[in-house]
Amino acid sequence: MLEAQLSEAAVMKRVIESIRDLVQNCNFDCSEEGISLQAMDDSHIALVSFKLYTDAFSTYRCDRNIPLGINVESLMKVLKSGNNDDVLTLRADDNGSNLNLIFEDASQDRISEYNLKLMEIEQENMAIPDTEHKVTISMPSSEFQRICRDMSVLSESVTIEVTKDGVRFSAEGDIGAGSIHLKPKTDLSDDTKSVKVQVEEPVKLSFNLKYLLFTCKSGSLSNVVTLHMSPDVPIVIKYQIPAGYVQFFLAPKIEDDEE
Amino acid sequence: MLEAQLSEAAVMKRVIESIRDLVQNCNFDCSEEGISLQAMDDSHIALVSFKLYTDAFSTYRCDRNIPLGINVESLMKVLKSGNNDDVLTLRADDNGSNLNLIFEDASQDRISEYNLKLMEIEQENMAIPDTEHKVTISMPSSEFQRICRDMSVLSESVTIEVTKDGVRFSAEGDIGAGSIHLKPKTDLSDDTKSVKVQVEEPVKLSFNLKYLLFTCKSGSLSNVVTLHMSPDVPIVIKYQIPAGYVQFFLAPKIEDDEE
DNA sequence: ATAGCGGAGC
DNA sequence: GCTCCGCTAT
Repeated sequence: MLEAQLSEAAVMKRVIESIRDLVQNCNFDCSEEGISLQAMDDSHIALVSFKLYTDAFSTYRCDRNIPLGINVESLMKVLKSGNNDDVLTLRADDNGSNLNLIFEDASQDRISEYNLKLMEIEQENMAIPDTEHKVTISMPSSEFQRICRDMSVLSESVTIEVTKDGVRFSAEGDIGAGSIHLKPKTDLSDDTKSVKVQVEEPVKLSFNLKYLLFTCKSGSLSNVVTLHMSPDVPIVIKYQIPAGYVQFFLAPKIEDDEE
Repeated sequence: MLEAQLSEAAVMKRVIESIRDLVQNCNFDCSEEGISLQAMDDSHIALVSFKLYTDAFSTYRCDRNIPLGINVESLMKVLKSGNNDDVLTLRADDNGSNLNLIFEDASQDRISEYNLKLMEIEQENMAIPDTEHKVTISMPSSEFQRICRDMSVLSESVTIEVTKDGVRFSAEGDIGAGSIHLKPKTDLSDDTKSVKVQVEEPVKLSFNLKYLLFTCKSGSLSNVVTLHMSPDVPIVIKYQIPAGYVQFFLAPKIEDDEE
């Protein structure tokens, strides 16, 4: 039996918006710790994961682990019919064949209830490598999105090069080449606007911009994005939210050099 | 001879937008009372009707009854070329072979004149049953539209169930089921946001959502929509405008129960 | 800025 | 007839 209440339906809406481009069907793993998801996208380029700890909910109860096999598009459709500031209650019984979603507006004059059919989904077992990374960057998520968008005008991939001097994003294509260099900076009035760069060892990797842009949709979840990188391993792109996070692992392109 | 002037072309534009999905060719009946229309859609599921009383016009003159046989799509094309706040003058002589439309902007620096060819249309005689209905609901038209849209994600039809407790919209389909319960409420600061439910006897009927959504386009005409329902007869969906209205009659689906 | 609606192309 | 793209409205 799962019963979890979010005081703002918007949270779930944004989490699902964040993953819908990458995941079609996936188990939402409910446990006494909270609700989490891990999934590879179809092309196995990206791994998506999120976690909502119990504190993310205004009430939370889950007696035993239940995997909810969800079609993300269907869930999104249902979530769209709730208002952002509705209270959202999720309910599922132990057999996990249905997910019940109840939206209540503040005045309770309108109650919408949906029942989403669930499916059996083979649990892919994914070990997320808990690597120490060579570089860690944090920056405004809007700025990261803007950079990816700008680079995508030029090419399908972007090279991210991190040194103590900062981060360089560069792309090259038919119409020309571009690069954006970001220096570390601290914004004293609003730390979410800071650009922080920790470098143990310089790293230079290239990524597919389409996927990078998918991950940028999570910007609605947090003003800050954190990037972790090490040579030859997937980048970790993480958006922290109150009592939870959404993160992506995106494999680098093989050739490090320009192609 | 008809000569009728609307101080805002937007009124006619919205009325025609309201009916265009359902009516292709139809007589606009001009009389000394005003201009009205009644038409069944091709599939005979819906009946559309509007009335613009003489007071809806800044000037109005119509010596004798003239049916103007109009192709709604063509009229819409012409109306689109006028600005919303233009003054619109409609003219037709007694033989009713042409409709003259003149758009003048406030400054009169731009005058557009169109001449629409009319057609002979067999007058279908439709008696609109002037039933007393068992339930009457009024609610914000935007909310009604929103509910219909949300339900249309789930199914092609929606069941509307009215009791003293309020109105329940429900739909069921492949991805799951949903229901929205609306309690009567009075918004003291803005009565157009109120939900009013008068129930003489509970009513439960199902309707095709595609048609329901067509009728929702009239929301641009009025912030409030009124629904009248009785068992086994068409629902009446009515949008009141100053000195007129647009309304729809939509036959219920035969089976009342879930299928 | 986002979502719905309408029009155009395949 | 269906899908995609662009425009308009909220």
